[in-house]
Amino acid sequence: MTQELFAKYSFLLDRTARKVKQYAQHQFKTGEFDVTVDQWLVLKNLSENELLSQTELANLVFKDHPTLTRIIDLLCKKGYVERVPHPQDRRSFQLLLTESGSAKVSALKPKILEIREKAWENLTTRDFEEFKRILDTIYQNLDCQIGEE
Amino acid sequence: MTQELFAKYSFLLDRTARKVKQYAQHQFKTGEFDVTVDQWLVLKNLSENELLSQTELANLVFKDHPTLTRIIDLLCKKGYVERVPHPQDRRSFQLLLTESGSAKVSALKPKILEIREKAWENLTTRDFEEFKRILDTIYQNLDCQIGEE
DNA sequence: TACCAATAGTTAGTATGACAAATATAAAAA
DNA sequence: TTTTTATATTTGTCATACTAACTATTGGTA
Repeated sequence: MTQELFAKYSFLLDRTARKVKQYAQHQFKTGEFDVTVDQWLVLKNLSENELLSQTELANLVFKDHPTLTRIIDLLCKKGYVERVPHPQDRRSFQLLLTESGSAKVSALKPKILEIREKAWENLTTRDFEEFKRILDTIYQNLDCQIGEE
Repeated sequence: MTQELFAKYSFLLDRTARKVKQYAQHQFKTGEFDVTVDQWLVLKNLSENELLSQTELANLVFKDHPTLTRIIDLLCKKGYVERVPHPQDRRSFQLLLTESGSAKVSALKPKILEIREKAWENLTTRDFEEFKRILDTIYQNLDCQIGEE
């Protein structure tokens, strides 16, 4: 039975995901990027889609609402993002990159692509396709299962 | 240039790793396992290697020392693990599973293998080999890079 | 012996992640 | 119109991750 073997995927996955984040975070720090890896993900998505609500953004980046609230708090404090009251719905905000935020995204984008490339040394486009297929399959297998007992 | 494409691996990886942990944690909670996913990883490794020091265990599970200190604190509080003073080195401890800890490992092991299988539906042994190869390559590419600027 | 660098572990601070519960507002139903 | 239900966001709590700094101890060396 290969049950035991398969069971290791969770360990390998977790270990590698942490390493990837750790490596990037270290480069971010060395380069004085002034944002964390997760804050960058949020900034990048805001630069590609303006006037999102927090809920819309949360769905894009796959983070839950409390986490996103806190990340946005920090980005606002740093002056990269603003919460603009939604004109029709007083419960929600429209998120806006400030000038400083836009400048930050432009400045960091190429550097971050370069950092991200490092992990992919010795791997091919085909590897990427396989990797993506497997990750997506795992995600699908586990998604929406919570709630049915 | 496929740079932008490759850059997505970090997002996919992080997203999937979180989903895997979240799914398992939910099952742990439903089954009243009384441990978290990370606590389980530590317990399992202790059951396979007794009398480890915290440093040795940290290397096995790829967690840093402060994180491990806290996980072990919690496992001690729950009565599953004991810190025994090292006979030759008063700085360090030997970690020991209690009877209750051993019983917990035996009880949970089969249930957790079952939970872990869910993610692997629609995927093959060959997929697993590919997956492992790619994850390990990424890990190697980024390991030991921290420190050289 | 006295100093000093290395090692084992802990503590503190900040960020993220998950979950539950609370608040405010909006929309639907009675 | 009042009540109910749903939605958007925030707050609180606990666990994990990473960094830096700290304590205690060990081992080497002058």
